[in-house]
Amino acid sequence: MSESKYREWILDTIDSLRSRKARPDLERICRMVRRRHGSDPDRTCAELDKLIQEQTVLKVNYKGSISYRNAAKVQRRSRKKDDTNNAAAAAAASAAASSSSAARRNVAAAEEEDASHSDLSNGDSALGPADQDETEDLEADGSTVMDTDSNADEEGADESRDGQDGPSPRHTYEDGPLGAVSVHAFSAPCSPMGPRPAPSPSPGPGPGPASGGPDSASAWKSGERASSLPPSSPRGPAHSDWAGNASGSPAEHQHKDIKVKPVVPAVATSPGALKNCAVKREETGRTDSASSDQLVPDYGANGARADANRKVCDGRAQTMPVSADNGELRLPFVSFEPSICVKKEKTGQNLLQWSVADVASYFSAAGFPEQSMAFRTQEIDGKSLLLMQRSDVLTGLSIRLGPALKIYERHIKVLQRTHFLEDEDL
DNA sequence: AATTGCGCACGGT
DNA sequence: ACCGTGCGCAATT
Repeated sequence: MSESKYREWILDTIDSLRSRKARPDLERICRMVRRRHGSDPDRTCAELDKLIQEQTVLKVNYKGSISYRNAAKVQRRSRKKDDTNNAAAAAAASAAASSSSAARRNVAAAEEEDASHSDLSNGDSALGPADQDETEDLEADGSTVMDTDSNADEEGADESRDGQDGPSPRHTYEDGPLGAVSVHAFSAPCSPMGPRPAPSPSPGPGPGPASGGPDSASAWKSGERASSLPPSSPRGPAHSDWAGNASGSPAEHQHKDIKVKPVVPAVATSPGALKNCAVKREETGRTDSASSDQLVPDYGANGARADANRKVCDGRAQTMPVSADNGELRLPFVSFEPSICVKKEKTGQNLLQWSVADVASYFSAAGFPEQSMAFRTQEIDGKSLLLMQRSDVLTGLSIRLGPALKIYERHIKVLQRTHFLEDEDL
């Protein structure tokens, strides 16, 4: 409970700062939350961290400093006509579908309390986050990507993603655009809450902000355990790819840099058991296309599990995030990850152990941050997930039909099937 | 002193 | 041209 309260406070604060035209950075957020609600900055920080992991809040590096965005208000930046069409089409489709099929109410219900914002409606408001790229190495793992589009909801993006199913998963990042970048830039920027009166988060905060340097980015968050975590995953080389990329062009570092790194948390699998399969990320090219903010990686509290997510699974796993492939639309977050796999191997067993937060994080990481809130609201944990039927997903969560169908067909069904198959084996 | 309001420059679409 | 962002500074509390 308190969590939702914090979510509201934080989101509200971010919105408030934005409307005031002040950068929603850690310091201001913590200060405002404390002022308005008396919350301890450290706690706010920790909660913010969680929100970032579940992608309710996006952490981006904009103009050289860290900013936070209300994910629900951000959407893909590119929406030009092209996009519009897609969106419209998607919307229409969903509408049609809903009406025809049984779930018409979904549409209406689509937004929840917060959702109201705008997602679709104002549509353009945000461009915030977008792509990824990165710099930091260590923690890179978390990213899977896509969130953006997903959260966008329209899923126009999805469409493109669908393509992936087929034969052309590879995305090219045509991004190329800018050159993007500067990368390391941010390491500096993030200053934890230093300024604020929060002297000691608690025990030994050792993490110090910039301790290592490498992960300084993550360091921002002080206190809590998380920050100190090493990047858990060992994929050193991997990100070096992008890093290389980025670093390669130091060109202009004036200040605007661009790139975003999706922070997707590791949520994909549940806490304990999964291990990563082979981690392979292909070369990543990051896509930085456009906008200027970049997501900054970080995982806080749960960071530990970060590694789990991307793995290429042996079998088929399902992929989802892909990005826009061939060029059609470039979404903000294009992922380089070809796919996320739902981990299959141990999923089954773990599923029973997933908490409500695990479920929400999973869907958030799978590209449905907004919808993940519905799972949280309905308190769906792993066991409940196994019991969910198609109709429950389509009509019981009050989420739009389009995402609901994808969530059910590509994730829930797969998870359930995997779980039960394994059960049989046993 | 801390907040809030907002003009304006920037950079992406 | 339009839009989101956020710096920098004035006004307000």
